[in-house]
Formats: sequence, structure tokens, C-alpha cells
Amino acid sequence: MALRIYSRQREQVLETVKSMDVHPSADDIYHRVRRRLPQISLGTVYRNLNQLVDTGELSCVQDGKTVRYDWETGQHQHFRCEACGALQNVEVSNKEIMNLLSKESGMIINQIDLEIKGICGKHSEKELKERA
Amino acid sequence: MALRIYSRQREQVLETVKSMDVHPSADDIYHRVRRRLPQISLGTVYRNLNQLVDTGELSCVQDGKTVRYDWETGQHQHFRCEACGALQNVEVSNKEIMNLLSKESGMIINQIDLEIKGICGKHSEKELKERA
DNA sequence: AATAAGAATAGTAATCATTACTGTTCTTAT
DNA sequence: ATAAGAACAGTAATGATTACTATTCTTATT
Repeated sequence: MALRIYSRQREQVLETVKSMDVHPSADDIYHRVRRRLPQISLGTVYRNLNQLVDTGELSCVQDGKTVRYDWETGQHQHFRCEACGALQNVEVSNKEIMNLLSKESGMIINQIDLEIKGICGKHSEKELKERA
Repeated sequence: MALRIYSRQREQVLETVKSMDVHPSADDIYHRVRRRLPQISLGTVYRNLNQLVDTGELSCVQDGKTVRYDWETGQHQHFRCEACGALQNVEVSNKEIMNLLSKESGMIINQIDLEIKGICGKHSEKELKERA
């Protein structure tokens, strides 16, 4: 709403997310930023994260009841490994997904959120043996 | 874990969800069940919902920070209308979605959660005019 | 450089969905 | 009829997030 002005806190929040590849939660980011700005408050982290998502500088994913953040803002979807818990990005074309939908007439699609759950390559060997 | 025994509360929770087509939240279900069992507690509703999902008698979807329940347990995905807020089921074949993925070797896919956001047919006329 | 409007902050309290706990009541196999 | 323990009601606790408030920063203007 109001015109945005500079703040060291927002800069650090953004830089921190950009330096992490693990889809950090607000709390993860808070603890990381505190190394540089020990007096920052959790509310400030949340306010800035929300703002950065609103302006498209960051993206986010719902993960259970917590939200995780991602510097990758292009079209992508997520894979969650149920063995190691990691959330990783996967590329899937939204157009191709749209083609699979039997759309009602007039339906407008704005966003596609896909989460695939399974076991990633690194952790699947045991699983595969058990199933064999 | 423990062997499950009958309870009127669980029966009503299940019946209530089966009678609703709106993907109710635990709280929605609680208020509805209270008409029949005025003394039921919210904790009981949650405990039974979790149990019914575990045994596959119900399914559930994360909707923002709340969980919504669904008597439809077969393979389906969700469409959320951003105009009316309704969450509706859509059929998409998991196999076809899997085919779109560029899988790493050894990756095992157990579950596919797809949420499409947009405007449903009933509410899209205004939108379409605005875009024209 | 001084200043003033209001954006952003730190710190704390409040909210919301959900789970945990506890003493009591039901269910069911014997 | 009874006893083991599953389920319950009611309440307290938790975790993620937002709201509130008095203070500090940023920035455009003098």
C-alpha cells in the first residue's frame, strides 16, 4: 500500500533467502538473519517476507501448517522426499498440466500448485529393495 | 494403534462429512455435529477425523493453514475459485501427471497433490469482460 | 544541515488451528 | 457382571502467524 522505503532488515531478509537452497521457514530465516542483525524481531522478518512475496521478489509454498520461502520465482513445482524431508523444485510446464484438465466452460486458470511426494533418488534404494 | 471400538461420536463425524459437499474444516464439522450431539468436544472431532483419514475412510486437503475434509477418497485433485472461495474436486489422472515429470533416477512417487487456482465458470463472466 | 511525515522497527500480546493431558464414561470380550 | 482399555469432555498447551504500540529510520523538502 504505502510507498516502500529502504530498510537494512528487509535487505538482509532477501539476501538470506537468496543464499539458501533449502526452502527455509520464517523461523529459519529469522535465526539466520540474527547472525548479522542480532536485534531483528520475528515480526519484522514476517512483515518483510510477506512484502517480498507480494512484490514477486520471492515465492512461497505451504508446507503442512508452515510457509516456506524460495528465491526461485519462475514457474516450478515441488517434490517432497518422505525419507529425508527435503523439499526440492521440479520443472513441470503449466501448459501441459492445463491440457490434462477437463475444464468447465468459462473456467479461468490463474495458478497451478503441484506437490509430488515420494522418495528421492538418494534415499530410494532401501525402499526399492523392500518392494522387490 | 490400539484396536478401534465403536463410538457414536465417530459415527456422527463420518456421517456429517459424508453429507457435506463443501470440504468442511474440523470446526465446520464440529458445529454441524453438535446439532445431534450437543456435548461433543472439538478434540473428539479432531481425533476422529485424524483416525478416519488414517484408515482411508476420509481424505483431506491443506487449505492455507487449515485442513479441510472430503468423503471422496478416490484419485482426484482440487480447484479453488478465487471469486467464490469454493474448493471443488477435479479429475486428473495421476499417471498423466507423472508422465510430465522429468524424474531423477530411482525417484519413487507416492502421492500427487495438485491445486489449481482460478475463477470457476459461474464467476468468470465479469473477469472475461474486464480482460477483453 | 534541520525538519517533518510517515514507513519500518523491536518487543510484546493476541489469535487461530491443532494437539496434549486428565480424570471419567463407554464398549466389548470374557 | 466385570474388567481392560478405547473413547470421551473439558481444558491447557503449542506453534505459526498477525496485531498493536511506542520508538527509530528514511527521505523529500526546506
